[in-house]
Amino acid sequence: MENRNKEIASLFYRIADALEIKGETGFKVVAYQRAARILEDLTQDVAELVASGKLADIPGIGKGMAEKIEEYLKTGRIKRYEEVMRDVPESLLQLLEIPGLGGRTIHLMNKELKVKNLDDLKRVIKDGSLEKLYGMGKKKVENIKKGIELTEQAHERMSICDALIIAEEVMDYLKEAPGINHISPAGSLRRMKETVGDIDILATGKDGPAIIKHFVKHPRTINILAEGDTKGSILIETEMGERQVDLRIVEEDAYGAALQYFTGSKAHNIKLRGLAKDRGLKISEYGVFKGEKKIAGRTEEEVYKVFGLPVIPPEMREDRGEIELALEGKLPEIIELKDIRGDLHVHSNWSDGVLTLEEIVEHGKKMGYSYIAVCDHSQSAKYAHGLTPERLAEQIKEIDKINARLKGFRLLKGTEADILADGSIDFPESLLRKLDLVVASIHSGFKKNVTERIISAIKNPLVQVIGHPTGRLISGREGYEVDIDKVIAAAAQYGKFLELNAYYDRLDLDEHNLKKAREKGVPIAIGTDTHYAHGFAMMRFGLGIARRAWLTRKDVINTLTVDRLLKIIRK
DNA sequence: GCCGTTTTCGGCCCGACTGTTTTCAGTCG
Repeated sequence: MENRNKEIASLFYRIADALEIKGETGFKVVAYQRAARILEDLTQDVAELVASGKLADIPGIGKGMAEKIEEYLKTGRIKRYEEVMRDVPESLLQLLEIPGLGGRTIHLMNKELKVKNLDDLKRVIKDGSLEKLYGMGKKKVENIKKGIELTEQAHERMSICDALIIAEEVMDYLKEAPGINHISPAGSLRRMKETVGDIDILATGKDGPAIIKHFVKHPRTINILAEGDTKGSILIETEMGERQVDLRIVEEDAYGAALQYFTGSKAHNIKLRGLAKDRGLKISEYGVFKGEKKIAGRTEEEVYKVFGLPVIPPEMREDRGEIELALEGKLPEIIELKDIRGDLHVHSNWSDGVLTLEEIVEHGKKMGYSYIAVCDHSQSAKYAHGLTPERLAEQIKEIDKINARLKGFRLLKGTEADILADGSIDFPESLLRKLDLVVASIHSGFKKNVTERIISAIKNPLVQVIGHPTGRLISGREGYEVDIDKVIAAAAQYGKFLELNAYYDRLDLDEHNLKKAREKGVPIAIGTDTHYAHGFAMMRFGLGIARRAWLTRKDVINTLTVDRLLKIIRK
């Protein structure tokens, strides 16, 4: 059902693009984009909102949008969409993806030169006719040419994991820059989005040009894209491919305003600036101004305080209602890394991990945890050296022995057991009963009755957690054919937990589904699914996504003490 | 197209940069 929300959203995005090319006022374009984003963020089926008459209550959805949504639900089409698409062929919309090329220019060259697609565009560049158009010139055409090249070798968005590794390495390097003071990541990286386009870093220091000079000399720079007094941009070589890193230097007394501004999101900033306008103020990356007078800017705290707001966590800054709630003093206190007392999904060298049980204990202590659930694969997962029932029984004994020696830390006896083709669990019940935590996951048959199989696992009284419930991989696997809304509803009904798998390529449930789960009161178990020593640190990606979904301590079971946790599980 | 205890019409976020201009338009983040 969620699909219909997405279908309408994508139609609205396309109407926005088409209107941009038709030369409509920017405000209409923005209105469609805003409505599209609202539909994407909606956790309810839009049809329910129509049925309850609440659709037009949503800020940003007015009469016009509501009518179009209802029209689509009724007829499967939107007349306005078909209307605009008659004038703007699909191939023209794609030209908007070329950086440096916007709606006005596309409109102009479509009208004057009959450009309808990328090939046409290349032709009019070559034959010089584009250059002769009013307002165009040699340099503009050159810029568009570069834009086309950039699109053709387009860099994919990188994982949050890659982005953080690169950002930290570059920030470490920047600490040696002359006179540098504050350094922070900004942009979608700071907001902990699951993927990141460019890496944005913000810093303060007396001598901007010298810092930029140092920056562009990064040992792995392969191309300097910009080198100004306050802004530098480089392409660096990494194990993960070429990546772009942008650095901006600002004055100390504008650091907070700049950090706020460059962290975004754009929608969040627009809302905040609307607030400023209402109060006769002006907010920019340089500060908050009352007339000519600067009244805030040194810290983010200062900036938000002007509006009577607490500092809104970067992960919440998406204009999903956070500003309105903060204004009422009702901003939820979202979960923090220090709230996490344990990792609920770790593999050892008994199956396909590399760490011994003792090593897992050591790493857990280093992370400051008081427990870790060892969840090795089950017998059907042959590719992963899944444990036979005998081996699992042995592992249980081993863990008991280790725990007997430990104080203040505990290994939980767990499994990540396969959900088999018939929905049953891959170990005999007598064995499952001896475990502290049973995580049940789909590892085969991604298209075979997945929803039914997961729900029968949920109904199984010996199962507590469903592992990576959608099976998606960010780097390129769609996930199972599963009706996740039904899974969430079943988990709510049977009092089971759903996993937030913190492995950077999974992050499953994702922020959208986590939000749904939260609204239905389904508790979340965060596990890194790590097989290696360095993987324990991925907990912070899980936390980032959890925070983006506004989860609080109460929503996440690994904030509990081990006694509370086991008590709840046994219930 | 959306929105309103200063408005149902006339606003709608801000500034940098670039290139084309002779006072500004387009694009971007």
